[in-house]
Amino acid sequence: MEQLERLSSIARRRIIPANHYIFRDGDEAISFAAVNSGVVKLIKTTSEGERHVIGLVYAPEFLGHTFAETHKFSAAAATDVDICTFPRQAFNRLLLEYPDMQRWLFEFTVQELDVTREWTLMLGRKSSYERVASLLLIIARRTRNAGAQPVHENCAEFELPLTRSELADYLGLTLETVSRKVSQLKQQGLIELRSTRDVVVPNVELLAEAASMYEHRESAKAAKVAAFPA
Amino acid sequence: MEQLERLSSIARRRIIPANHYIFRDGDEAISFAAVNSGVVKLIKTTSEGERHVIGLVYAPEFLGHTFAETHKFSAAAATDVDICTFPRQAFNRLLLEYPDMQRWLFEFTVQELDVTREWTLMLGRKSSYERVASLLLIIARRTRNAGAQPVHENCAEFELPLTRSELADYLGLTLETVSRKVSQLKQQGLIELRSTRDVVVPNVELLAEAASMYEHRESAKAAKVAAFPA
DNA sequence: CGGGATATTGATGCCGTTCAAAAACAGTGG
DNA sequence: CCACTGTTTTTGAACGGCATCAATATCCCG
Repeated sequence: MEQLERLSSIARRRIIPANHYIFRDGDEAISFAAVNSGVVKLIKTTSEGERHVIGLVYAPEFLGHTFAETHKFSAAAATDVDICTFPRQAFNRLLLEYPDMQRWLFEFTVQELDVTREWTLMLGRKSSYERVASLLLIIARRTRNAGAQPVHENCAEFELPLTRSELADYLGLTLETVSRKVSQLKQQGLIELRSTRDVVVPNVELLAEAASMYEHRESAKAAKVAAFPA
Repeated sequence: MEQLERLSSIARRRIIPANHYIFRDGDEAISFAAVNSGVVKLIKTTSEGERHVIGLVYAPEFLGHTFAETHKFSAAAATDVDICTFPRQAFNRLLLEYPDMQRWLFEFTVQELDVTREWTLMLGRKSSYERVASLLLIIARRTRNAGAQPVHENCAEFELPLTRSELADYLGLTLETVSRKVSQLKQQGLIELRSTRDVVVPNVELLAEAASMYEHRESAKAAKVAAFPA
């Protein structure tokens, strides 16, 4: 349809090799990009100059800081990446012309907000073991969405797009702890390692349990939030 | 102007006493609400039935899960609250009519996403002491925005809208730890307590330092994110 | 003034960090 | 193909911060 034609007319396709930046914190914003294949890591540079992984974007997902003049974080290719970028100005003009598109993008952003809130919640509360399991689970699922594997299968195999150090950073742990917990998951049979980066999950259900189970600090710990019926 | 008239024509003003719910997780969405005065706490109910504080909304900020059919979290009045709610259907119709409004709301949501990401980053990395300091600092600043105090003053006073237990929950700590850290901040002169809920910050700058300082795990610990120039 | 919720403070233990060293891996050049 | 070097990962031992359990103190409101 018309919108898609207009969209593709301003799109610029780029192939970006692994470990190269797509854009950097503070760059003039490119507005928006669609990831066709590969995995992108989002990196935030704090005021002290440290770099921290704050997110992953899998194909066929989207990427970008709509409306902002400059990017608030960096994006780098975790694997070789194939993306379409849309120049900010032209893209914003399109959005004004097609409210449907803007609305769609809006809903997408709201969803992203939900996911981020969920992640925050989990970082604040789960043990290191559960966190590592959770991240592996999420990556497993998103890899499946990206194609390749049948979704209904109860097993999965994927390549980790991050180093142990980056995993640790993403999870708010140290790389040693991540390594230990991965080993622990392996020895409990919840995962297998073909190589350090190549993970096999024989039973996704079991991993999902490990991701949130463990009494640790359950219902007993939930803050009693005083509030009456509305 | 026209838009504002239309807006206020569908608005419903409500006064909600402290500790009453405004809406609950799963309720049919009210779409959007503007907080005129008071503080609202956002509460997420996890699958296991625990309630966790995930955010605060100060006047004159906004609140809502635009476009969603049902709310993904609950909102409760932390203090007496005066809000205007906008019924979802009517509000969404207005958004379609006035793209400017939708865009404005969009930008607002994007900003919220940024704030949430920032918060996540901080929860993953800061010590309990820094976290408590950070939260007090944020509350101090937002209270000032809410009116009352002059912004340029380097001191602040405010009432905590949350119990220690809720503070702890928000920060991913226990209420005992929060209590200890508050005491510690007090004995270091960074804050004073008129009562347990009434906080005075004699020097906001100093508190800000406490909120992010402390060698703990600084630059040395930042994951080395391998990435070449774009 | 009394009683229930909220907050402070103390003692102990565990999980994750820290420091350190060895092992696995990847790339390079002979 | 293999020795050589730098990087990533694993594993070990000791320390420390935060959680946990428990007791006391303070606040709030009828």
